[in-house]
Formats: sequence, structure tokens, C-alpha cells
Amino acid sequence: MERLDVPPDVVIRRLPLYARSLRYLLDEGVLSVSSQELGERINVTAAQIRKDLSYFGEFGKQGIGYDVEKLLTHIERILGLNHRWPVVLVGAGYLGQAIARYEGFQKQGLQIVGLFDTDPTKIGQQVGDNEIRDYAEMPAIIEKYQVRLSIISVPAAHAQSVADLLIKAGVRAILNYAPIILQTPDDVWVRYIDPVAVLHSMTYYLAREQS
Amino acid sequence: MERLDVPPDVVIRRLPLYARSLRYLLDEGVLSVSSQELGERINVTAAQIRKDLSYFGEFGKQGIGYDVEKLLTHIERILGLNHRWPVVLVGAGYLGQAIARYEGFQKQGLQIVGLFDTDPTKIGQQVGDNEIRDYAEMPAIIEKYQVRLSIISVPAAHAQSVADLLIKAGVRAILNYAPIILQTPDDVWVRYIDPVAVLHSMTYYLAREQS
DNA sequence: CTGATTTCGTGAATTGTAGCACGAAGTTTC
DNA sequence: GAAACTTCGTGCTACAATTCACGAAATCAG
Repeated sequence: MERLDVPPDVVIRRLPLYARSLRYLLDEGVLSVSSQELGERINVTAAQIRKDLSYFGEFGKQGIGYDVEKLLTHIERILGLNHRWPVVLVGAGYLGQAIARYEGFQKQGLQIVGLFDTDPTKIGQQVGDNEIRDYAEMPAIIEKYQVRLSIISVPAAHAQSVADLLIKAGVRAILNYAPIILQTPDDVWVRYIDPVAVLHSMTYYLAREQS
Repeated sequence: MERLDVPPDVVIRRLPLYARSLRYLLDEGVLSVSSQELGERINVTAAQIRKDLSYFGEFGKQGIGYDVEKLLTHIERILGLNHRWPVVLVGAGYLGQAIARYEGFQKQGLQIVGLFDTDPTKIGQQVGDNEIRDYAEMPAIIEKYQVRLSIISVPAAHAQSVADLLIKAGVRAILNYAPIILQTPDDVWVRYIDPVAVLHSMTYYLAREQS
């Protein structure tokens, strides 16, 4: 029996981890995997994996487990990864350039179709496959490639105005590396990459260790 | 009355966001702030902020709110940010170099005291304030500075072995940028920075939008 | 072909988190 | 100095997420 509940966001966030682990298993030549084995690889309980998957259908076989390739295909389709997603990246500092050069994006269905910065000395420079462009070109690129996904890697002070520009141009999802919470309309998804905050939450535990 | 409950990890993870917002307020010259105002800045309800803080004491004043500077000092002490934390960074590719050059770490009490790579052509090069060193020097540096915090920015295939080295040398917390789940002892904290997974969870929603 | 074994899918129980709403304590207004 | 207002801290309630545990379905051994 198929579930009709809307899958909670926590479940959606785990799906990419399942997908990645399945890709590794596929590379290793593993044909099938149980929820138990998959769970051990990604530190999640077997029941959690089964329950998560049950929001989307029945993909396993009793006594056997899951067919690695089939389950991967299913999850990729659920996530919309059966086609490439164009992405724009704003901010071509050290971090932005590192992101632009990271092959992991291109390999996983994410194609950076525009890299932008305001620094006139940077504009025109080539970074990997991308040329650094002026903000003025942003709306045209977003329109041309129908971009809905974006990454912000500008200093905190400029992140909000960049977000406003992106949203105005049609972007619907933002991955923000700047250490500031963005104010956006309800129909725009925003996620944060915040290594300093993460490290600071770990210092809490370290500070309490052998005391 | 002071709470005796152990604060849940979700609360600990929010504290750095509160701290950061308070730092911005302090810079703006704001002297006091209500849970309402603070909440609006970081998209958290006022009740949540009050409840979170109540795990650690009573910091506010009825009718007024919180003294920005005082609350910030309290939170920083709670997080152990009243002193600097030495950090080692393993992996000096584009990403590792971008991390090493990011001033945000140094400014927020995190001091990179060692930058390591295996590539012989890189060893000896200077990246910001740090020289790229061979893995062989890792244990000595970790011992010398009593390092317990680390960052991994090596390719996925090497991340586990690097984690093993770090833990063996005495590191107790790892921030892992490599797209792989690490297997570690229970007394080591591991957190992940995984932009691809985050983007993939957003494609789920985008794929369902106007359909 | 039968019994033992594995593993799924899921309702029920448990655990965890967030939000409401109110008493208390302080400030402001006139 | 009293009434109106603001805002904290927190017990309680509601909601959400995770885990348990078991029937069902499949395989495997002999």
C-alpha cells in the first residue's frame, strides 16, 4: 500500500545521502543491499531507511533487500536528478572559485552556467569552464538557461542584496555560504553552509570534555 | 529557577546563530534586543529563543529584553568561545586553500595552526599565514598546540584514512567536507558540510513546483 | 517440500521538539 | 503612583520524528 502522507523535509534531506551511498555501492559492483547494511554505511538505523523510503513506494524485497541500481534510479527520479540542473554562482573570491572548480557539482547533475562578481579586475577572467561576469548579465543568463538554483559566496554584507537580485531574476532556491540569515519570500527555498557555526557548536562539547 | 535538563543538540546548534546575530547588533550599536526582534532576524520564533536560553540561565529582563553585550558574552562562554581554538586543516586543494584564507575563522576564535597535504609539489608552499606541510608532521603539531578540532577537505577516497590519522593523534572533533560518512569512535564528534546533498534536497522541491 | 532464516513495510509506542499562553517583573505614561 | 504596556521564563500541550516489533514475503538448506 502506498503512503499518501507528504514526506517531511528531514526525509528529503536524507535522500541525497542514500543516493550517494548507493552510487558508491554501484561503483563497487554491489548488486543488492539491505536496509541494515546501507544504514551502517551512513550511520542511520535500518528502520529509518525503510520508513523513509516507504513515503515514496515499495522498493525492496523481503529476504533480499534492495536492488542497488533500481533503488538509486528511483531516488534520483524522486529528487528530480534525472536531468541536469543549471546553477548560477555569485561571488568569485577564493571560495567561489573553489566551488566553480569543484567537479563534484558537474558530476552530480549540477551545471554552473554563470559565475558572477562585482570586482572589475576579475570580470572576464576564466575559472575552470566559466568566465567571471558582471552582475548586469545575471538576469539574461538566468532567463536563457531557466535557472532556478543558485549559490551565494559573497561577503555577508552583500548577500541579502544578491539574494534580492537573484530572486527578482527568477531563482527559486539559494544555497548561501555567507554568514547571515537571508530574508526571502515564502516560495523561495534557502539553505545555509555555515562551517563557523558548526565548529562553534562542536566547541561546546569540547569545552565540557575532561573537566 | 535554573533548568537542570541537559540541553539538546538542536539547541546547541542554534546558539552560534544567536551569537552571530548579537555580534552584528553590537556592531550596529544596539544595546538591547527582545526575543521577538532577535527572532525576526534569524527566522526563529521568540518562544524558541527564550526556551533555548532558559537551558543555561536567566539572561533577560521583563519589559526590556536582553542586554546585547551581556547575552553575547554569556553565549560565547557557554560555547567555550572565551578562548581561541587551534584547528588543523587537512587537504590543500582549491577548497582547502580557500578555507585557509578565509578570515572568518580567525576572527571567530578559530586559529588554523596546521595545513596538510600529501602532494609533494605543494608541500612548503605558503597559503595565507600557513605553510603546507606533510602528513608526517601532523602528530607533532597536534601535540604541540593541543589541537582537538579539525577540518577535512581531501577527496572522498582519502577522508576516512585522514580521519583515522587525526583521531589517533588526539583530535576529538572533525568538520568533514568530503562527500562520505566517516566511521569514528563514539567520543569523536563529526559534522558534515555537504553542498551537493543540500542542493539535491532542494531539487526535490523545485522539481515539484509548477507541475 | 519443509523449516529456518532473512528482510521488508508499517501500525503502534516512544522519544524529542516547538509553540502557546500566562504569571511575574519590569517600564512608561500621565 | 496607578494603569497600561512590554517582555521574560516556563509548565503544559500539540506536533513531529524515530524506533520498536511483528506479520508477510522471499530465499536457502538439506
